[in-house]
Amino acid sequence: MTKPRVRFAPSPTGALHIGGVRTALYNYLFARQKGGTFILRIEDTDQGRYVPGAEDYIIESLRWVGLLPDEGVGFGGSDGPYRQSDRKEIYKKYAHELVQRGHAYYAFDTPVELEALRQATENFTYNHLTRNDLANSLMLGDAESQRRVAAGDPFVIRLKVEPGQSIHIQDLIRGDVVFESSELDDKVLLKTDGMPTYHLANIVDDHLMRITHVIRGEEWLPSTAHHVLLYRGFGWEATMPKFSHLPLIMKPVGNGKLSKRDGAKFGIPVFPLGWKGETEEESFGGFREAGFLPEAVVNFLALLGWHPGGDQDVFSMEELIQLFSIEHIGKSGARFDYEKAKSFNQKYIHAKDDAALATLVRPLAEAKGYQVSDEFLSKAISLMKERVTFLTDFVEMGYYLFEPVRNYDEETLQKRWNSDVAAVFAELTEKVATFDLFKAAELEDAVKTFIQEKGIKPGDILPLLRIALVGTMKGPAVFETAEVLGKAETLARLKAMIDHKKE
RNA sequence: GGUCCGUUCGUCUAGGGGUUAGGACACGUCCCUUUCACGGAUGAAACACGGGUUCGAUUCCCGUACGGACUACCA
Repeated sequence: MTKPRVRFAPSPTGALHIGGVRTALYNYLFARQKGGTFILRIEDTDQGRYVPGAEDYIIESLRWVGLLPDEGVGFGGSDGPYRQSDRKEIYKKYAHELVQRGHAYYAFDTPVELEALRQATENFTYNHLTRNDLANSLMLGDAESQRRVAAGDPFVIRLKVEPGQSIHIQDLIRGDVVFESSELDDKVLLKTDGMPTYHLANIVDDHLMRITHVIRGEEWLPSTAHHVLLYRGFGWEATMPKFSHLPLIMKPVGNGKLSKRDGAKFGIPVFPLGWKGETEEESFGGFREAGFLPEAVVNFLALLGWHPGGDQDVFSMEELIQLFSIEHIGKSGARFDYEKAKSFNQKYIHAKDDAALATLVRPLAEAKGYQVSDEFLSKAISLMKERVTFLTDFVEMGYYLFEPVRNYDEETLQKRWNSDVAAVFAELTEKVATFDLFKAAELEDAVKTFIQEKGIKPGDILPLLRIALVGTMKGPAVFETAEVLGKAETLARLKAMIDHKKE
């Protein structure tokens, strides 16, 4: 078997949906495993929906999750251009060629006329039943059609679907899928503006770029019959790619597939990266901004609709490449489970070493104005690591490692603080001031000895120590926190606590 | 409405003609810890339904129900 060539072909109509990232991932895994080629093609044939910046967004997203194309927009390659708007003339040529071959025709019906027909006729379809009554070259004849085309009349080119044939698609995921050509409409291939529709551009490009496998979302399954007809019409059936239609990613709750709006609706990221729209409403954060590690996102996405079998569920990119197989892709829609995504993130953060995490957390800390040494950051990370879910938690949940306690857990204070305790606390603070070796273990020994000498229970004083240091009853071990904070800061916080209670 | 696709714990899924139907997330309980988490243990939790085929079906076939996608000069 020759090396496979696959493509990821998003449309730059805005931020790349997380489902798109999964499609890219599966294509990438397949290509990598087989030593094939992964191509990025930009399908920007709809001028009306083109969004500036979307293309860069797509590329940056792929970079972030580590799915670098071998060829494509921004990555070079010898089968370019890889942006469909730069290939307009190619499609035009092939569209006309298909007319010559008798598999397509000119149609002069205006969108307004067609809309009127749809209003007037229930389930109106432009097909073998209706095309003979409409303004196209099949009815008008070649001479008149040529005259109108030459005269500059607006026209589209439509696929001429011959009725009466069964079109079989051997989908690698779904098996044999059959469509009756009589049920198919005469799809527009070339629009009035001279741009191709998806159907034409896709087939022409996949053929010209020698694509061997088309791995795309299930929403394309219904139009695949048209695509097969196009391959046949052009005489390219022998090299037609194999199709695999992926199950869709569904909303976290409710019905239907995950949509861009669900992000705002459920307060969860549905895009890899943040997006700056024209307005606040059109702007949103992505998985990256939420504090996800790209490898966690990849792992989560890989398992949304695919599993190699067995009980393993944490996979590195290398393992995914090794284990991936189209046969193991599921057939039914996979619900987007954000809790699961979070749990993967947590696992990956735990598994990552402190130094690597520090590199990622440093920008977050600096954005908050925290100036810290590598050594300190590393210690802070090691302290917090096991209780964070997101990278951002290090500087948000664990803010107290970088700045003074903002507020105290007054409820607990109310219960535990009294004049007796206050005296002990003050004494303890003085004792702490005498420690030179500020290490967690020694500190703990000393404090516990002190507690014993005083004849009080650890529970009387430890919680207060904790609140003094971090403000809350949640968080890392007290003595380790003290060590990371250092002697000066620890003392300052103990005194601040005393001052706080004096008020 | 039409066409096509699908259906194993709440969710992601493993499995496959004879299994105590497995794992993960989430949830409950317990242990660890005088915090929170992590970790460990444990519990509850599924083969949509109805017919076939078969000695036997969750697994194969057919229907039904339900879900989904598509049905644009959008991709």
